[in-house]
Amino acid sequence: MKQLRTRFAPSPTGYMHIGGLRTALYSYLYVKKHGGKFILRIEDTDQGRYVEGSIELIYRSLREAGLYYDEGPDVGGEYGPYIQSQRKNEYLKYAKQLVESGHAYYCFCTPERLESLPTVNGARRYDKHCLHHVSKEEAERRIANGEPYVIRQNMPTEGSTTYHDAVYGDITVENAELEDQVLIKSDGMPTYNFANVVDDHLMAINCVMRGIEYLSSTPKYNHLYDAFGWEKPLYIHMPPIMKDAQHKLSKRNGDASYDDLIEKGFLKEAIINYIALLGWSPKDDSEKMTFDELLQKFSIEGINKSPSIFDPQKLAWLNSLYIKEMPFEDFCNYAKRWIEKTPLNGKFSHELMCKLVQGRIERFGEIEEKLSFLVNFDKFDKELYFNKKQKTDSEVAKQVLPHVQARLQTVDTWDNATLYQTLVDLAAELGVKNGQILWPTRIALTGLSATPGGASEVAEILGKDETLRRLSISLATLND
RNA sequence: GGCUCCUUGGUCAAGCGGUCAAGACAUCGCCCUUUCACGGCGGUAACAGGGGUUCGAUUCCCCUAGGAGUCACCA
Repeated sequence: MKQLRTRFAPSPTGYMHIGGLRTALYSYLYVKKHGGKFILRIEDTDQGRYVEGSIELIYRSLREAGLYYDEGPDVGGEYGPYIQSQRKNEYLKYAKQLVESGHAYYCFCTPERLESLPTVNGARRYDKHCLHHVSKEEAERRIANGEPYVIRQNMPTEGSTTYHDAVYGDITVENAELEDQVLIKSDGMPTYNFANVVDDHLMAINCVMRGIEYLSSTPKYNHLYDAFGWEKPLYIHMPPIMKDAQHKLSKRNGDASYDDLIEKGFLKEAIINYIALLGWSPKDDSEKMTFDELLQKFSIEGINKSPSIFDPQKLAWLNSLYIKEMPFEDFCNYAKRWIEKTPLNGKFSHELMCKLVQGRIERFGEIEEKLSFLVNFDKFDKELYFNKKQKTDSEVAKQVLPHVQARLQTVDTWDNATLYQTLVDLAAELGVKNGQILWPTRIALTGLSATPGGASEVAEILGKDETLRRLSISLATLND
Protein backbone atom coordinates (compact mmCIF):
# COMPACT_ATOMS: atom_id res chain seq x y z
CA MET A 1 0.00 0.00 0.00
CA LYS A 2 1.12 3.49 -0.81
CA GLN A 3 2.32 5.71 1.96
CA LEU A 4 -0.45 7.84 3.36
CA ARG A 5 -0.01 11.57 2.83
CA THR A 6 -2.45 14.04 4.28
CA ARG A 7 -2.37 17.73 4.80
CA PHE A 8 -3.62 20.46 7.03
CA ALA A 9 -4.43 23.48 4.92
CA PRO A 10 -5.44 26.50 6.97
CA SER A 11 -5.93 30.04 5.76
CA PRO A 12 -3.87 32.68 7.50
CA THR A 13 -6.80 34.66 8.85
CA GLY A 14 -5.49 35.53 12.24
CA TYR A 15 -5.89 32.77 14.78
CA MET A 16 -6.09 29.05 15.31
CA HIS A 17 -9.65 28.05 15.84
CA ILE A 18 -10.62 25.05 17.83
CA GLY A 19 -12.27 23.37 14.88
CA GLY A 20 -9.18 23.79 12.76
CA LEU A 21 -6.97 22.47 15.51
CA ARG A 22 -9.14 19.41 15.85
CA THR A 23 -8.98 18.79 12.11
CA ALA A 24 -5.21 19.02 12.32
CA LEU A 25 -5.18 16.71 15.33
CA TYR A 26 -7.29 14.02 13.70
CA SER A 27 -5.28 14.25 10.51
CA TYR A 28 -2.07 13.93 12.41
CA LEU A 29 -3.27 11.03 14.52
CA TYR A 30 -4.67 9.16 11.57
CA VAL A 31 -1.73 9.56 9.28
CA LYS A 32 0.90 8.97 11.94
CA LYS A 33 -0.86 5.88 13.12
CA HIS A 34 -0.42 4.53 9.62
CA GLY A 35 3.14 5.67 9.22
CA GLY A 36 2.30 8.41 6.74
CA LYS A 37 3.29 12.02 6.26
CA PHE A 38 1.58 15.06 7.68
CA ILE A 39 1.94 18.15 5.55
CA LEU A 40 1.20 21.78 6.25
CA ARG A 41 0.08 23.98 3.38
CA ILE A 42 -0.95 27.59 3.73
CA GLU A 43 -3.98 28.52 1.66
CA ASP A 44 -3.65 32.21 1.10
CA THR A 45 -5.24 32.65 -2.28
CA ASP A 46 -7.59 35.25 -0.88
CA GLN A 47 -5.22 38.09 -0.28
CA GLY A 48 -7.95 40.26 1.14
CA ARG A 49 -8.27 38.03 4.17
CA TYR A 50 -4.62 37.72 4.97
CA VAL A 51 -3.74 38.76 8.50
CA GLU A 52 -0.20 39.74 9.38
CA GLY A 53 1.57 37.27 11.61
CA SER A 54 -0.99 34.53 11.35
CA ILE A 55 1.26 32.15 9.46
CA GLU A 56 3.73 32.26 12.32
CA LEU A 57 0.85 31.70 14.71
CA ILE A 58 -0.08 28.56 12.81
CA TYR A 59 3.48 27.25 12.98
CA ARG A 60 3.72 27.97 16.66
CA SER A 61 0.35 26.55 17.66
CA LEU A 62 0.86 23.34 15.73
CA ARG A 63 4.25 22.72 17.30
CA GLU A 64 3.06 23.66 20.74
CA ALA A 65 0.22 21.19 20.39
CA GLY A 66 2.65 18.49 19.34
CA LEU A 67 1.44 18.28 15.75
CA TYR A 68 4.77 18.26 13.98
CA TYR A 69 4.48 18.38 10.22
CA ASP A 70 6.88 16.52 7.98
CA GLU A 71 6.65 19.04 5.19
CA GLY A 72 5.68 22.67 5.26
CA PRO A 73 6.75 26.21 4.46
CA ASP A 74 9.23 26.46 7.31
CA VAL A 75 10.49 22.89 7.25
CA GLY A 76 10.70 22.32 3.52
CA GLY A 77 10.01 19.14 1.58
CA GLU A 78 10.16 17.86 -1.96
CA TYR A 79 6.81 19.23 -2.98
CA GLY A 80 7.25 22.91 -2.15
CA PRO A 81 6.59 25.68 -2.06
CA TYR A 82 3.97 25.08 0.59
CA ILE A 83 2.37 28.48 0.44
CA GLN A 84 -0.20 28.78 -2.30
CA SER A 85 0.50 32.38 -3.22
CA GLN A 86 4.02 31.25 -4.08
CA ARG A 87 2.66 28.66 -6.46
CA LYS A 88 0.57 31.16 -8.34
CA ASN A 89 2.07 30.45 -11.76
CA GLU A 90 1.31 26.77 -11.65
CA TYR A 91 -2.43 27.08 -11.58
CA LEU A 92 -3.05 29.04 -14.77
CA LYS A 93 -1.16 26.42 -16.72
CA TYR A 94 -3.41 23.68 -15.42
CA ALA A 95 -6.53 25.74 -15.95
CA LYS A 96 -5.58 26.31 -19.56
CA GLN A 97 -5.08 22.61 -19.97
CA LEU A 98 -8.67 22.18 -18.89
CA VAL A 99 -9.81 24.86 -21.34
CA GLU A 100 -8.05 22.92 -24.10
CA SER A 101 -9.81 19.73 -23.18
CA GLY A 102 -13.18 21.42 -22.93
CA HIS A 103 -13.52 20.97 -19.18
CA ALA A 104 -13.23 24.70 -18.58
CA TYR A 105 -13.77 27.95 -20.45
CA TYR A 106 -13.02 31.66 -20.32
CA CYS A 107 -15.74 33.89 -18.97
CA PHE A 108 -15.98 37.65 -19.38
CA CYS A 109 -19.29 38.24 -17.68
CA THR A 110 -19.44 41.36 -15.58
CA PRO A 111 -20.55 41.32 -11.98
CA GLU A 112 -23.61 43.26 -13.13
CA ARG A 113 -24.63 40.58 -15.57
CA LEU A 114 -24.00 37.87 -12.99
CA GLU A 115 -26.28 39.64 -10.59
CA SER A 116 -29.01 40.03 -13.18
CA LEU A 117 -29.18 36.27 -13.66
CA PRO A 118 -32.48 34.77 -12.52
CA THR A 119 -32.66 32.98 -9.20
CA VAL A 120 -33.66 29.36 -9.19
CA ASN A 121 -34.72 27.81 -5.89
CA GLY A 122 -33.37 30.71 -3.99
CA ALA A 123 -29.92 30.65 -5.54
CA ARG A 124 -28.40 32.31 -8.57
CA ARG A 125 -26.76 30.06 -11.06
CA TYR A 126 -24.37 30.84 -13.87
CA ASP A 127 -25.90 30.11 -17.26
CA LYS A 128 -22.80 29.04 -19.22
CA HIS A 129 -23.25 32.16 -21.32
CA CYS A 130 -19.58 32.51 -22.24
CA LEU A 131 -19.24 28.82 -22.98
CA HIS A 132 -21.85 29.11 -25.69
CA HIS A 133 -21.37 32.66 -26.92
CA VAL A 134 -17.66 33.32 -26.83
CA SER A 135 -15.51 31.41 -29.27
CA LYS A 136 -11.97 30.49 -28.40
CA GLU A 137 -10.62 32.97 -30.92
CA GLU A 138 -12.74 35.77 -29.52
CA ALA A 139 -11.68 34.87 -26.01
CA GLU A 140 -8.00 35.04 -26.92
CA ARG A 141 -8.49 38.37 -28.66
CA ARG A 142 -10.29 39.87 -25.68
CA ILE A 143 -7.67 38.58 -23.27
CA ALA A 144 -4.94 40.08 -25.44
CA ASN A 145 -6.82 43.36 -25.23
CA GLY A 146 -6.47 43.24 -21.50
CA GLU A 147 -10.10 42.54 -20.76
CA PRO A 148 -10.61 40.98 -17.33
CA TYR A 149 -11.67 37.35 -17.36
CA VAL A 150 -12.08 34.31 -15.19
CA ILE A 151 -11.86 30.64 -16.04
CA ARG A 152 -14.84 28.51 -15.15
CA GLN A 153 -15.19 24.79 -14.80
CA ASN A 154 -17.54 23.28 -17.34
CA MET A 155 -19.81 20.99 -15.33
CA PRO A 156 -21.90 18.27 -16.85
CA THR A 157 -25.60 19.11 -16.72
CA GLU A 158 -26.95 15.61 -16.59
CA GLY A 159 -26.39 12.51 -14.51
CA SER A 160 -25.12 12.36 -10.97
CA THR A 161 -21.88 11.97 -9.12
CA THR A 162 -21.26 9.64 -6.21
CA TYR A 163 -18.23 9.36 -4.02
CA HIS A 164 -17.38 7.62 -0.81
CA ASP A 165 -16.60 9.46 2.37
CA ALA A 166 -14.93 7.50 5.16
CA VAL A 167 -17.25 8.82 7.82
CA TYR A 168 -20.43 9.80 6.01
CA GLY A 169 -20.56 6.94 3.52
CA ASP A 170 -21.70 7.34 -0.07
CA ILE A 171 -22.64 10.86 -1.06
CA THR A 172 -24.56 11.39 -4.28
CA VAL A 173 -25.23 14.73 -5.92
CA GLU A 174 -27.07 15.52 -9.14
CA ASN A 175 -24.67 17.09 -11.61
CA ALA A 176 -27.29 19.70 -12.42
CA GLU A 177 -26.76 20.96 -8.86
CA LEU A 178 -23.12 21.66 -9.57
CA GLU A 179 -22.28 25.16 -10.70
CA ASP A 180 -19.65 26.15 -13.21
CA GLN A 181 -17.40 27.36 -10.46
CA VAL A 182 -14.63 29.85 -11.03
CA LEU A 183 -11.20 28.24 -11.17
CA ILE A 184 -9.06 31.28 -11.87
CA LYS A 185 -10.14 34.66 -10.53
CA SER A 186 -9.83 37.89 -12.48
CA ASP A 187 -6.81 38.80 -10.38
CA GLY A 188 -5.05 35.76 -11.79
CA MET A 189 -5.17 33.85 -8.52
CA PRO A 190 -6.81 30.47 -8.37
CA THR A 191 -9.84 29.97 -6.18
CA TYR A 192 -9.49 27.68 -3.21
CA ASN A 193 -11.58 25.14 -5.09
CA PHE A 194 -9.04 24.88 -7.83
CA ALA A 195 -5.77 25.45 -6.01
CA ASN A 196 -6.77 22.87 -3.50
CA VAL A 197 -7.22 20.10 -6.05
CA VAL A 198 -4.15 20.98 -8.07
CA ASP A 199 -1.97 21.22 -5.01
CA ASP A 200 -3.28 18.06 -3.46
CA HIS A 201 -2.38 16.23 -6.61
CA LEU A 202 0.98 17.91 -7.06
CA MET A 203 1.85 17.21 -3.45
CA ALA A 204 0.78 13.59 -3.81
CA ILE A 205 -1.87 13.95 -1.15
CA ASN A 206 -3.93 10.78 -1.07
CA CYS A 207 -5.99 11.44 2.03
CA VAL A 208 -8.03 14.58 2.54
CA MET A 209 -9.42 15.35 5.98
CA ARG A 210 -11.43 18.52 6.43
CA GLY A 211 -14.61 20.01 7.78
CA ILE A 212 -18.04 18.94 6.62
CA GLU A 213 -18.49 22.24 4.84
CA TYR A 214 -16.72 20.65 1.90
CA LEU A 215 -18.84 17.54 1.82
CA SER A 216 -21.19 18.84 -0.84
CA SER A 217 -18.59 20.50 -3.01
CA THR A 218 -16.40 17.43 -3.20
CA PRO A 219 -18.16 16.14 -6.34
CA LYS A 220 -16.94 19.27 -8.11
CA TYR A 221 -13.41 18.46 -7.08
CA ASN A 222 -13.82 14.92 -8.28
CA HIS A 223 -14.83 16.19 -11.71
CA LEU A 224 -11.60 18.11 -11.73
CA TYR A 225 -9.62 15.01 -10.83
CA ASP A 226 -11.37 13.13 -13.61
CA ALA A 227 -10.83 15.89 -16.15
CA PHE A 228 -7.11 15.72 -15.45
CA GLY A 229 -7.10 11.99 -15.22
CA TRP A 230 -5.72 12.13 -11.69
CA GLU A 231 -6.29 9.64 -8.93
CA LYS A 232 -8.76 10.82 -6.31
CA PRO A 233 -7.85 10.88 -2.62
CA LEU A 234 -9.57 9.22 0.29
CA TYR A 235 -12.04 11.67 1.75
CA ILE A 236 -12.67 12.02 5.45
CA HIS A 237 -15.06 14.81 6.36
CA MET A 238 -15.69 15.83 9.93
CA PRO A 239 -18.67 17.26 11.77
CA PRO A 240 -18.46 20.80 13.10
CA ILE A 241 -17.81 21.88 16.68
CA MET A 242 -20.69 24.00 17.89
CA LYS A 243 -21.08 26.70 20.48
CA ASP A 244 -24.70 25.70 20.94
CA ALA A 245 -27.26 23.77 18.96
CA GLN A 246 -27.40 26.29 16.16
CA HIS A 247 -24.15 28.18 16.14
CA LYS A 248 -20.75 27.01 15.15
CA LEU A 249 -17.90 27.76 17.49
CA SER A 250 -16.11 30.68 15.97
CA LYS A 251 -13.78 33.41 16.99
CA ARG A 252 -15.91 35.87 15.08
CA ASN A 253 -18.75 35.24 17.50
CA GLY A 254 -16.49 35.85 20.42
CA ASP A 255 -15.75 32.22 21.12
CA ALA A 256 -12.37 31.20 22.37
CA SER A 257 -9.59 30.25 20.01
CA TYR A 258 -6.76 27.96 21.00
CA ASP A 259 -4.70 30.91 22.16
CA ASP A 260 -7.55 32.32 24.18
CA LEU A 261 -7.88 29.05 26.02
CA ILE A 262 -4.18 29.01 26.79
CA GLU A 263 -4.52 32.58 27.97
CA LYS A 264 -7.29 31.58 30.34
CA GLY A 265 -5.05 28.99 31.88
CA PHE A 266 -5.94 25.78 30.15
CA LEU A 267 -3.07 23.38 29.58
CA LYS A 268 -2.33 22.38 26.01
CA GLU A 269 -2.49 18.71 26.96
CA ALA A 270 -5.98 19.20 28.32
CA ILE A 271 -7.14 21.12 25.27
CA ILE A 272 -5.83 18.47 22.91
CA ASN A 273 -7.29 15.71 25.03
CA TYR A 274 -10.65 17.43 25.20
CA ILE A 275 -11.02 18.27 21.53
CA ALA A 276 -9.95 14.76 20.62
CA LEU A 277 -13.04 13.62 22.49
CA LEU A 278 -15.29 16.14 20.78
CA GLY A 279 -16.59 14.24 17.81
CA TRP A 280 -14.61 11.10 18.37
CA SER A 281 -14.53 8.39 20.98
CA PRO A 282 -12.19 5.48 21.57
CA LYS A 283 -13.47 1.93 21.65
CA ASP A 284 -12.84 1.66 25.35
CA ASP A 285 -14.07 4.20 27.85
CA SER A 286 -10.92 6.25 28.11
CA GLU A 287 -11.38 9.93 28.75
CA LYS A 288 -8.08 11.20 29.99
CA MET A 289 -5.47 10.15 27.49
CA THR A 290 -1.90 11.08 26.79
CA PHE A 291 -0.91 12.01 23.28
CA ASP A 292 0.60 8.56 22.79
CA GLU A 293 -2.59 6.92 23.91
CA LEU A 294 -4.55 9.04 21.47
CA LEU A 295 -2.20 7.96 18.76
CA GLN A 296 -2.74 4.38 19.70
CA LYS A 297 -6.51 4.48 20.05
CA PHE A 298 -7.46 6.79 17.21
CA SER A 299 -9.49 5.43 14.35
CA ILE A 300 -11.83 7.00 11.84
CA GLU A 301 -14.58 4.55 12.78
CA GLY A 302 -14.79 6.41 16.07
CA ILE A 303 -15.58 9.72 14.41
CA ASN A 304 -19.11 10.85 15.03
CA LYS A 305 -21.35 12.16 12.26
CA SER A 306 -23.30 14.72 14.19
CA PRO A 307 -22.14 18.12 15.35
CA SER A 308 -20.94 18.36 18.93
CA ILE A 309 -21.27 21.24 21.32
CA PHE A 310 -18.14 22.52 22.97
CA ASP A 311 -18.53 22.14 26.73
CA PRO A 312 -16.22 24.44 28.68
CA GLN A 313 -17.13 22.65 31.91
CA LYS A 314 -15.83 19.33 30.75
CA LEU A 315 -12.70 20.94 29.42
CA ALA A 316 -12.25 22.56 32.82
CA TRP A 317 -12.65 19.22 34.54
CA LEU A 318 -10.05 17.59 32.34
CA ASN A 319 -7.80 20.57 32.83
CA SER A 320 -8.05 20.25 36.60
CA LEU A 321 -6.96 16.64 36.30
CA TYR A 322 -3.86 17.68 34.38
CA ILE A 323 -3.17 20.46 36.86
CA LYS A 324 -3.36 18.11 39.81
CA GLU A 325 -0.92 15.67 38.34
CA MET A 326 1.67 18.31 37.49
CA PRO A 327 4.83 17.93 39.54
CA PHE A 328 4.71 20.70 42.15
CA GLU A 329 7.77 22.39 40.78
CA ASP A 330 6.31 22.52 37.29
CA PHE A 331 3.12 23.91 38.67
CA CYS A 332 5.01 26.68 40.44
CA ASN A 333 6.86 27.62 37.30
CA TYR A 334 3.79 27.57 35.14
CA ALA A 335 1.76 29.53 37.68
CA LYS A 336 4.32 32.32 37.77
CA ARG A 337 3.08 34.16 34.73
CA TRP A 338 -0.44 34.29 36.10
CA ILE A 339 0.57 35.46 39.54
CA GLU A 340 2.92 38.08 38.14
CA LYS A 341 -0.03 39.88 36.64
CA THR A 342 -1.85 40.17 39.94
CA PRO A 343 -1.50 42.30 43.09
CA LEU A 344 -0.40 39.08 44.77
CA ASN A 345 2.92 39.26 43.02
CA GLY A 346 5.85 39.31 45.41
CA LYS A 347 3.77 39.78 48.52
CA PHE A 348 3.64 36.18 49.67
CA SER A 349 5.66 33.03 49.32
CA HIS A 350 5.17 31.82 45.78
CA GLU A 351 5.52 28.26 46.90
CA LEU A 352 2.90 28.56 49.60
CA MET A 353 0.46 30.24 47.26
CA CYS A 354 0.94 27.43 44.77
CA LYS A 355 0.54 24.83 47.45
CA LEU A 356 -2.75 26.32 48.47
CA VAL A 357 -4.10 26.47 45.00
CA GLN A 358 -2.83 23.56 42.92
CA GLY A 359 -5.50 21.12 44.01
CA ARG A 360 -8.26 23.68 43.91
CA ILE A 361 -8.26 25.33 40.52
CA GLU A 362 -9.50 24.20 37.17
CA ARG A 363 -7.73 26.96 35.27
CA PHE A 364 -4.68 29.04 36.08
CA GLY A 365 -6.77 32.12 35.52
CA GLU A 366 -8.60 31.34 38.74
CA ILE A 367 -5.58 31.82 40.94
CA GLU A 368 -6.06 35.52 41.46
CA GLU A 369 -9.64 35.18 42.57
CA LYS A 370 -8.88 32.22 44.81
CA LEU A 371 -6.12 34.06 46.60
CA SER A 372 -7.50 37.56 46.58
CA PHE A 373 -8.25 37.27 50.30
CA LEU A 374 -4.53 37.56 50.89
CA VAL A 375 -4.52 41.16 49.77
CA ASN A 376 -8.12 42.06 50.51
CA PHE A 377 -9.38 42.03 54.04
CA ASP A 378 -12.67 43.87 54.38
CA LYS A 379 -15.32 44.23 57.02
CA PHE A 380 -17.53 41.20 57.13
CA ASP A 381 -20.79 40.02 58.63
CA LYS A 382 -20.54 38.48 62.10
CA GLU A 383 -22.96 35.84 60.93
CA LEU A 384 -20.00 34.22 59.22
CA TYR A 385 -18.87 33.01 62.62
CA PHE A 386 -21.92 30.86 62.74
CA ASN A 387 -21.40 27.29 61.66
CA LYS A 388 -23.88 24.69 62.71
CA LYS A 389 -21.70 21.67 62.25
CA GLN A 390 -18.71 23.14 64.05
CA LYS A 391 -21.04 24.42 66.75
CA THR A 392 -19.72 27.91 66.63
CA ASP A 393 -21.07 31.42 66.27
CA SER A 394 -19.99 34.96 67.06
CA GLU A 395 -20.37 34.35 70.80
CA VAL A 396 -18.02 31.40 70.71
CA ALA A 397 -15.66 33.47 68.59
CA LYS A 398 -15.73 36.26 71.11
CA GLN A 399 -14.60 33.92 73.86
CA VAL A 400 -12.14 31.86 71.96
CA LEU A 401 -10.36 34.39 69.75
CA PRO A 402 -8.51 36.24 72.56
CA HIS A 403 -6.96 32.93 73.56
CA VAL A 404 -6.00 32.23 69.97
CA GLN A 405 -4.43 35.64 69.73
CA ALA A 406 -2.43 35.20 72.91
CA ARG A 407 -1.29 31.73 72.04
CA LEU A 408 -0.25 32.58 68.48
CA GLN A 409 1.88 35.38 69.83
CA THR A 410 4.05 32.76 71.48
CA VAL A 411 4.59 30.71 68.37
CA ASP A 412 8.02 31.05 66.81
CA THR A 413 8.11 28.28 64.27
CA TRP A 414 5.55 29.72 61.86
CA ASP A 415 4.55 26.81 59.71
CA ASN A 416 1.36 24.95 59.04
CA ALA A 417 2.13 21.86 61.11
CA THR A 418 3.14 23.83 64.18
CA LEU A 419 0.27 26.23 63.83
CA TYR A 420 -2.24 23.46 63.44
CA GLN A 421 -0.92 21.59 66.44
CA THR A 422 -0.92 24.75 68.52
CA LEU A 423 -4.55 25.48 67.73
CA VAL A 424 -5.65 21.92 68.35
CA ASP A 425 -3.80 21.86 71.64
CA LEU A 426 -5.50 25.09 72.59
CA ALA A 427 -8.88 23.56 71.85
CA ALA A 428 -8.08 20.67 74.12
CA GLU A 429 -6.98 22.99 76.92
CA LEU A 430 -10.12 25.04 76.61
CA GLY A 431 -12.24 21.93 76.41
CA VAL A 432 -13.85 22.89 73.13
CA LYS A 433 -14.12 21.12 69.79
CA ASN A 434 -11.32 21.67 67.29
CA GLY A 435 -13.81 23.28 64.99
CA GLN A 436 -14.73 25.81 67.61
CA ILE A 437 -11.21 27.16 67.39
CA LEU A 438 -10.37 26.51 63.77
CA TRP A 439 -13.54 27.89 62.22
CA PRO A 440 -13.63 31.21 64.08
CA THR A 441 -9.92 31.67 63.49
CA ARG A 442 -10.20 31.15 59.76
CA ILE A 443 -13.14 33.52 59.61
CA ALA A 444 -11.37 36.16 61.64
CA LEU A 445 -8.36 35.87 59.36
CA THR A 446 -10.19 36.05 56.05
CA GLY A 447 -13.76 37.26 56.46
CA LEU A 448 -14.75 34.63 53.94
CA SER A 449 -17.05 31.66 54.26
CA ALA A 450 -14.74 29.59 52.10
CA THR A 451 -11.05 29.86 51.37
CA PRO A 452 -8.39 27.62 49.92
CA GLY A 453 -6.75 26.21 53.01
CA GLY A 454 -7.90 26.13 56.61
CA ALA A 455 -7.04 28.33 59.58
CA SER A 456 -3.49 27.16 60.04
CA GLU A 457 -2.61 27.25 56.35
CA VAL A 458 -4.04 30.71 55.96
CA ALA A 459 -2.11 31.89 59.02
CA GLU A 460 1.06 30.35 57.68
CA ILE A 461 0.96 32.18 54.39
CA LEU A 462 -0.22 35.44 55.94
CA GLY A 463 2.76 35.45 58.29
CA LYS A 464 2.82 36.16 61.98
CA ASP A 465 2.47 39.93 61.85
CA GLU A 466 -0.43 40.00 59.43
CA THR A 467 -2.14 37.14 61.23
CA LEU A 468 -1.98 38.94 64.53
CA ARG A 469 -3.04 42.21 62.94
CA ARG A 470 -6.13 40.68 61.34
CA LEU A 471 -6.95 38.87 64.53
CA SER A 472 -7.04 42.07 66.56
CA ILE A 473 -9.08 43.90 63.92
CA SER A 474 -11.63 41.13 63.87
CA LEU A 475 -11.70 40.95 67.62
CA ALA A 476 -12.27 44.68 67.87
CA THR A 477 -15.22 44.64 65.46
CA LEU A 478 -16.59 41.58 67.15
CA ASN A 479 -16.78 43.44 70.45
CA ASP A 480 -18.45 46.51 68.97
C1' G B 1 -36.13 27.77 -1.00
C1' G B 2 -33.14 23.45 -3.78
C1' C B 3 -29.55 19.91 -2.64
C1' U B 4 -26.45 17.00 0.98
C1' C B 5 -25.92 15.33 5.83
C1' C B 6 -27.38 14.68 10.96
C1' U B 7 -31.00 13.37 15.37
C1' U B 8 -29.55 8.36 22.42
C1' G B 9 -30.20 12.21 29.33
C1' G B 10 -28.67 19.57 30.11
C1' U B 11 -23.59 18.32 27.50
C1' C B 12 -19.84 14.63 25.39
C1' A B 13 -21.01 9.76 24.21
C1' A B 14 -21.23 3.72 24.02
C1' G B 15 -24.63 0.82 21.29
C1' C B 16 -24.07 -1.45 15.10
C1' G B 17 -31.98 -6.75 15.79
C1' G B 18 -32.96 -9.53 21.67
C1' U B 19 -29.10 -4.85 27.00
C1' C B 20 -32.77 -3.70 33.57
C1' A B 21 -30.06 1.40 27.12
C1' A B 22 -22.85 1.77 29.28
C1' G B 23 -19.46 5.52 30.86
C1' A B 24 -17.93 10.75 31.55
C1' C B 25 -19.05 16.14 32.57
C1' A B 26 -22.76 18.92 34.96
C1' U B 27 -26.50 18.46 38.82
C1' C B 28 -28.53 16.53 43.63
C1' G B 29 -27.73 13.66 48.30
C1' C B 30 -24.52 11.09 51.78
C1' C B 31 -19.50 9.99 53.65
C1' C B 32 -14.48 11.85 54.46
C1' U B 33 -12.71 16.58 56.26
C1' U B 34 -9.80 22.44 59.64
C1' U B 35 -13.85 25.88 55.61
C1' C B 36 -13.26 25.12 50.34
C1' A B 37 -11.38 21.64 47.05
C1' C B 38 -9.90 16.55 46.34
C1' G B 39 -11.54 11.63 47.04
C1' G B 40 -15.41 7.68 47.97
C1' C B 41 -20.57 6.05 47.58
C1' G B 42 -25.41 6.79 45.71
C1' G B 43 -29.67 9.40 43.15
C1' U B 44 -32.36 12.26 39.15
C1' A B 45 -32.04 12.24 33.90
C1' A B 46 -32.22 9.83 27.06
C1' C B 47 -33.41 6.41 22.18
C1' A B 48 -37.50 13.55 18.32
C1' G B 49 -42.69 11.86 16.43
C1' G B 50 -45.48 8.55 13.21
C1' G B 51 -45.73 4.47 10.05
C1' G B 52 -43.69 -0.03 8.23
C1' U B 53 -40.04 -4.75 7.96
C1' U B 54 -39.36 -8.54 11.74
C1' C B 55 -41.06 -13.51 16.46
C1' G B 56 -38.53 -9.01 18.28
C1' A B 57 -36.62 -2.59 16.98
C1' U B 58 -32.49 2.54 19.91
C1' U B 59 -30.41 -0.45 15.94
C1' C B 60 -33.10 -1.67 9.00
C1' C B 61 -36.75 1.22 5.44
C1' C B 62 -40.27 5.40 4.59
C1' C B 63 -42.66 9.96 6.09
C1' U B 64 -42.91 14.23 9.36
C1' A B 65 -40.46 17.55 12.61
C1' G B 66 -36.03 19.78 14.22
C1' G B 67 -30.85 20.95 13.37
C1' A B 68 -26.41 21.61 10.44
C1' G B 69 -23.76 22.34 5.85
C1' U B 70 -23.91 24.14 0.92
C1' C B 71 -25.76 26.87 -3.27
C1' A B 72 -19.24 33.33 -3.94
C1' C B 73 -14.05 35.95 -8.50
C1' C B 74 -14.17 33.06 0.83
C1' A B 75 -11.65 29.37 2.24
